[in-house]
Amino acid sequence: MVWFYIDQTSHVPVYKQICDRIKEMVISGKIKPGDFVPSVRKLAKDLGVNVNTVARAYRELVNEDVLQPIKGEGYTVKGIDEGFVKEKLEDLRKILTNLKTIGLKKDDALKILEEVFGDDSEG
Amino acid sequence: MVWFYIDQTSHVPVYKQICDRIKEMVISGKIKPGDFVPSVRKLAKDLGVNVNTVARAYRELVNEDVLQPIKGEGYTVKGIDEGFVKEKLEDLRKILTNLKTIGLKKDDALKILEEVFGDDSEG
Amino acid sequence: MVWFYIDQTSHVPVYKQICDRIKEMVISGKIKPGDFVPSVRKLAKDLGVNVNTVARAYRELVNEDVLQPIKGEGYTVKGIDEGFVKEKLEDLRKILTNLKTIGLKKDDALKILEEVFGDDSEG
Amino acid sequence: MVWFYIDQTSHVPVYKQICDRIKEMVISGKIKPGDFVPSVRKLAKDLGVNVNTVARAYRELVNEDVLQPIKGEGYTVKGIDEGFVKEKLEDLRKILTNLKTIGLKKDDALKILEEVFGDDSEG
DNA sequence: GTGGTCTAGACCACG
DNA sequence: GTGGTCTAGACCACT
Repeated sequence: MVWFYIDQTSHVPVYKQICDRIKEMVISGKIKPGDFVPSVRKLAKDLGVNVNTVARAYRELVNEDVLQPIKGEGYTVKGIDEGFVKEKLEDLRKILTNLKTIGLKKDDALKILEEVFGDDSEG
Repeated sequence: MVWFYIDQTSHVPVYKQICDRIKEMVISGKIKPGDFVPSVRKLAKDLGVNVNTVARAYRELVNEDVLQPIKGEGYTVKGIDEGFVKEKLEDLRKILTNLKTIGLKKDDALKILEEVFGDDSEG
Repeated sequence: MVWFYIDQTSHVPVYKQICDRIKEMVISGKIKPGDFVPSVRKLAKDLGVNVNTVARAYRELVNEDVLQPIKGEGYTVKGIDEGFVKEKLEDLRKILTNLKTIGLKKDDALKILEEVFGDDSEG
Repeated sequence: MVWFYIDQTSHVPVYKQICDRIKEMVISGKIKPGDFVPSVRKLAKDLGVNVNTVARAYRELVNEDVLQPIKGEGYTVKGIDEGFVKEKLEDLRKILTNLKTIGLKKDDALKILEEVFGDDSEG
């Protein structure tokens, strides 16, 4: 099973992309506290990146209390990073502001929003 | 006059930030074809970055036909990068999709959109 | 192994000479798609130029789809620059026209051509 | 009357292009010893380059004994630079060798030579 | 003054 | 080890 993909051309470091994807899966509930994340070697192989890169991502996630290392077994999910969603919302605000300054109309943004979220009246 | 600011903490390279800001100003009409952009040395001083960094940014903009170098005089605006807005719209779509997967509701996104664009009924 | 030499007295910038030599090797088949070119640091050392100069040359070759960067591994050959040979033929035409205007006779040019190409009847 | 054109995009400095064109005209006999070359200001205007650039070219030509400055009148042709044709022939040899290494066939080179020189059997 | 190139040396991300 | 970016400072060509 491949969990997600990495954009090798992005300016965002690969280890950070991995951190973000893992955090997203925790927040969205795809993986829950106590669950094991894939082993460093397996994820590295699945993503086609170096083992050290995954190891570094996991290390950072341990530092942020998202993962918990279990000696000899692997890493389990510990909790979620509370600041993550806020960061992402800030990113959204930034890019919208940016698009406004380059002349994007509100309707154009709304159109894309509808495309992504569909007509969920529950939204 | 300071044209814009650089985020030194960003993962986006400084030279690329400069490219993006210049393109934005061209697209938004703040600078028009034929106008001179600030000299490499002046912009470097204003932004607090190295001359070479600005030079590299301008060089890339020349490659993309956004700027036109005039020896001994400076750089003038040549045209706009047609792909730029499309790229930005793709970025918006990506982050919205991303936010959706981590559980953001449509209304939350709409709220931010309203905050940024206000109630422009013309939008 | 030294791949080629740089003419430090030439008006052609060093980075451009490097681009040209690499393109020549690709077109002549000395290096083939998939092959690794020497690392930035190694080539810089071999040629006696600065690392940044080689890096710039390789960057331009990436822009022209001649090289492909692989992070942490090096650069591989991607393809050839179709316009390169045409440019070179134009250069030939220019210098011949030039020599004609300063009074060079056809036979003189033919003589040099023979010296370079020998009597390859296959030519 | 415009004497010749300057390639602003070339890596060859403008002042050197001017020197070369003047030398060509002397060698080809278009201007003869004793003739006046255009004034610095006029040539600068005709070529669309800076006065200083033409002044520098003329200065170099005086150094090489091609031009003779006449106080208050201008510059006259003094003689020709004997090494010039040899240089140009070397350039031809270089580019031919280069084209051979990248796989150009003798016939391709011959074809261009014919195009430039025509069928001058006198050549 | 302008841009264009180059050097020496540094730090980061990645394998 | 690899490439990617950046700095500080230099020299050249040109207006």
